[in-house]
Amino acid sequence: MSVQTYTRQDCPVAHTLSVVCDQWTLLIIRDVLGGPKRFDELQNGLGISRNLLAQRLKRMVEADLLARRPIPDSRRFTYSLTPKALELRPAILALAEWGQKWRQPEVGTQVEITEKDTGEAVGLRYCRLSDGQEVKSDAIRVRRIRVDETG
Amino acid sequence: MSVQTYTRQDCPVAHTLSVVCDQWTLLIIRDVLGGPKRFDELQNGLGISRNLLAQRLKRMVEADLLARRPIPDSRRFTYSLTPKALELRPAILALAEWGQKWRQPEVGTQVEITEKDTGEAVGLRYCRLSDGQEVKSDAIRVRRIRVDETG
DNA sequence: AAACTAAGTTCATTTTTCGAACTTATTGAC
DNA sequence: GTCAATAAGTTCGAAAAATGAACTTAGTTT
Repeated sequence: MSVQTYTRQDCPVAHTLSVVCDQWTLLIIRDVLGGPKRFDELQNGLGISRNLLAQRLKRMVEADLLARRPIPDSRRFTYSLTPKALELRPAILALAEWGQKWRQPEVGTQVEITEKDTGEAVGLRYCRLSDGQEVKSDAIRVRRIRVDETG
Repeated sequence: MSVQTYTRQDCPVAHTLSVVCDQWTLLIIRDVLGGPKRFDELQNGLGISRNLLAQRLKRMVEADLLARRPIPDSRRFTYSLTPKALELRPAILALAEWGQKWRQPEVGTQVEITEKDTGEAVGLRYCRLSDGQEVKSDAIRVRRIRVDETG
């Protein structure tokens, strides 16, 4: 099944997966979250083959996930995240939290989220939107609803 | 690059992606979040080819993401989520939130998270772990740290 | 002038995925 | 009791995607 088929599924998760269509895309975003990167930096960091990386980067620029900017007075380029891609950070951190918890053994590089001002530990949790207070995961209900445009 | 190579990356995100190694895996979990499912239910709902579904289910059972249980007095089976897979729900909801926001046009099936008791709207946000209060995304800092086992 | 770098591209090989048909055992309909 | 349908896969050939290595092109450094 192709990217097109996912899109047809009418599910926001499937839609996201049709854009972020493979692992490389998420790993590229993860790397670029740390600041703009050049082609070879990404290639070395990820170990992806060059032709695939080129294809992915092109796709991601077209999908408005990455911005490709020339470095002045050179024929180099940097890739940086668009606001659209930046908003995938919660999803990536959710994957990181899970990986951290279920990796055996629990050593290696860990991702730590803190509050800038106080340095206090922060995590991704369910929050009541009205007052920003955490709601435990067993106290939430998830529903799928159909929204139609009525002109 | 294969699953093995991801694992070598020493990054919790890469680790998660090495377990949840393709889109089908996440879509299967999404479907089973709605309750236990049988083989054909999954196949019809997803549109995945049967051989791939069989392979994925086997892999997911081995990875302790799914439990395969026989339905008494029949040769049918249900697949249900293990606690390990259930904890991917935040990641899936983060993907859903993103898909909802960036899908054009913004119609179709939407995912709505509410508080069971009050019905109030809930979302995935950054929370201070000490008091469960929301922290805005531009007030957080993400760091990668190396954790070593010292015996 | 020779070697190096950066950002890709090309190409042959291997791996996956796809879709359709087939299997095997059980249940339901006539 | 036989015939068709269902459920849960398996098998197989064709198509698509990923891999790794070598090649390109233009500018830069030694």
